[in-house]
Amino acid sequence: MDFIRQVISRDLKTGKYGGRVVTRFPPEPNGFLHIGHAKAICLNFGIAAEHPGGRCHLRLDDTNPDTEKSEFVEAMKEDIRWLGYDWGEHLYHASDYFEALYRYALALIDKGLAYVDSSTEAEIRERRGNVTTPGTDSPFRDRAVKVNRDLFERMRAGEFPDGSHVLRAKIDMAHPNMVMRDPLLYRIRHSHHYRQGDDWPIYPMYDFAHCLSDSLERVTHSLCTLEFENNREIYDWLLEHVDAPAPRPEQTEFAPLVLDYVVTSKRRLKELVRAGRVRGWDDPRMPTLAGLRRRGVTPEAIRTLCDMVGVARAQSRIDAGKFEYAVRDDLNRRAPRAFCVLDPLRVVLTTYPEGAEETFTAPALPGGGDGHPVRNLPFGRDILMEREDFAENPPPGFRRLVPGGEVRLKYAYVIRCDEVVRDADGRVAELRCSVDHATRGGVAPTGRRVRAAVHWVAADHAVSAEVRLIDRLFLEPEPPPDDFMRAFNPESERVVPGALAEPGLADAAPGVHYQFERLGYFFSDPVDCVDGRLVFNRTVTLRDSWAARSGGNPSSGAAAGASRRKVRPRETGQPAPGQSLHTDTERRRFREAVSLGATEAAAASLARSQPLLEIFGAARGTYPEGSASIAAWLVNEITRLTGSDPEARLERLDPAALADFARAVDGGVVSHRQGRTIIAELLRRGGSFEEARAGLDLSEIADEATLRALLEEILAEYPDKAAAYRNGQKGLLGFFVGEVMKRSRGKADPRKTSRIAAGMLEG
RNA sequence: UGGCCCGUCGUCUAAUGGCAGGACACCGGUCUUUGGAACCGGCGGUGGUGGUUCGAAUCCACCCGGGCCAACCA
Repeated sequence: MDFIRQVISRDLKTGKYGGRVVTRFPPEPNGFLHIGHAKAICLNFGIAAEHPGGRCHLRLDDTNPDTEKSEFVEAMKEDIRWLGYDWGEHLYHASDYFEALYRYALALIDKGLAYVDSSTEAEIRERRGNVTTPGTDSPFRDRAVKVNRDLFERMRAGEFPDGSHVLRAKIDMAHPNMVMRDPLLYRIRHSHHYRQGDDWPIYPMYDFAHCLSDSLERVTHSLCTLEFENNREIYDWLLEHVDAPAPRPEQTEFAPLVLDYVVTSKRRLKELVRAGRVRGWDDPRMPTLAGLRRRGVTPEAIRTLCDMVGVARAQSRIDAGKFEYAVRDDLNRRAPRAFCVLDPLRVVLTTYPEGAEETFTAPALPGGGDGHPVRNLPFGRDILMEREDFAENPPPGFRRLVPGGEVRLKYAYVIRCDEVVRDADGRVAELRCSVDHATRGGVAPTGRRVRAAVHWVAADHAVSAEVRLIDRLFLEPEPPPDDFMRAFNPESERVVPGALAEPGLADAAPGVHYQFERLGYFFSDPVDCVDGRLVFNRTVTLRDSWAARSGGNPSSGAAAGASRRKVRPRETGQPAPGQSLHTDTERRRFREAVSLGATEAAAASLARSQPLLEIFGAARGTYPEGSASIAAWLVNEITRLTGSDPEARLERLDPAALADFARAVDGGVVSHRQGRTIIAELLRRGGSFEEARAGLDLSEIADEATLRALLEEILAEYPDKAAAYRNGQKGLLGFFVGEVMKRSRGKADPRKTSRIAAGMLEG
């Protein structure tokens, strides 16, 4: 289960949202949905579907009137439905909330938490500072509430021109998170909105509109990609300060889907369309859902890919092979097979009677026996085969037709190449072959071994088709961001105008999948395959270990890969603990801590933290011999607890209690394991060591016979593991100790258990 | 140079202090009327150094590497 689903099941268990699971997919309708969006769609709609009563809203995030269009909205709906998801009645638009949003803004102004800034755009930018230097306050920052309210109402009334004022949150111009430096909430824009018309001269910004839209829709889990991490702080700030109803939605970020050899930024996709490198948003080469659909990629394949990719926070790139696998895996099951010759070479069967004809049948899908659909393959004296399947000077390992050699015309006959006929230019024009009549139906008599079977069509019955060989759009796995066009693959589409296919394809409907045997999966183009014209897009090639070996096919997964290598950090000398301290103060504290008895490793950590250092000093005052131990507990366990347990507070820890605690642990009065329980309690509730110790269940199983019995039981249950341990897999000791810990609910003495277990296993 | 986030086989991802596992890719084999598919097997990993612990991928510290943030875009 991925980390987001874990968060959701935890919330379900604690009842945080009363058992509700509401997600949302919030695209901005200013372009087409692409493969990267598919991950977010599968995640959000997938999660909703997994929970009874779960919902996923489709919300068009239409707060920028200058770029958004209803055509995009319609395309998005179509793409989401095509992917297999349904928002039911939960179709929303951020623009429907404009009135509510406006009221929230007014409320913020009234609380003195928002102001109208009348600076110019350049001034605002200037005063924002940059990542290393703090910003400066706007001269308009301290306008009276009354003035702000008046100005903002007049902004809404349309009294001011574009750019003359903005509404900003009043937070902190020196905030280390740039997003929090008085973010803009509203701007003036006298633009026509595709849904709201000319009702609004002001438009909310993303940060303002997004969290409030989530809240208004009572969304529980607001999932977005990693680049919005910095925005989570303003998301929470706004919901808190407008007193949004609790429980409030919570934003969680995950890594976006990034595919090798693909670009997905809207800017770049738009540029490809604009520059005419592709024929449109739905060009089969495009990574848009519309493009993938037209190319023949199925929704199932995309969903499989998303499953394979998973959901995590680590930045990742998906290699093209994984995408191709998902596509082939689905198409292999469903695509009927057909013969289609891309580059025909004429073959005259000299021993086949002139004018004779017969028809062979072949399975439409592999593995079919009786009762499975078949196709008819007419056969005659003139045959066309793939030029590539013949080689006069075969490279080593070539298994197909060579002069004097044999090949099987799949489902028909084995033929032998007797003569190579050339044209005036010396190019192979025709092969003259003899037919082995004993191999009728393609079945070789026992003992005959014909290595290769090739596809073919009968010259008199072939139908002509246009085949578009789609390849990857870019030549580099990661097109350079500054100049991505440089990596454009000029051969991303190769058109074969005169391919010849088996006659069964003559009336192929648009939008149907085929496997052209030995070539790949193809899809009759849903747009161009009309009026008796046959047009096929190559969805993906077949895996081809021969092409991979001979380096022939750039788009096969086998030939790809091996390009990107992670840069391993250079080995450098490691600084000694005290060496990494940067200020004189820290160095002084380090020396002090060391002189007081802390180890160097612990002292380096103490030196960086004033509060830790203080407690260390105070605690060791009453127990000087325990300095090293006190320092170690502070640096390791206590730092861990204060960082992970929100109830654990360093201030609650009484130095005297810490000293008593350390003395008890060092003296063996309490074990290390018990110590961890006690120290957690001291951080949570404070008090003395004895109080904490008395109030906790610290019972321990240290009785040898009990532990031994427990181990007997486990050893009997896992004889294979015990044997593996004796065979040298010493890491298994941890497994046995772990089992004892589990079964004793953490009460067993691990040190003793470990010793006994080792003894029993060796014995 | 500030803040935040992230480092596990070539790639993606599990292991929530207790057996480093799966998928894709790759290599080999079986089978085969697709150099396909299926099946079987193999290769291969915790960025580094210290520390805490009976036990560390997991906790602590530092180092190294990567990403995001300075639109009146989202």
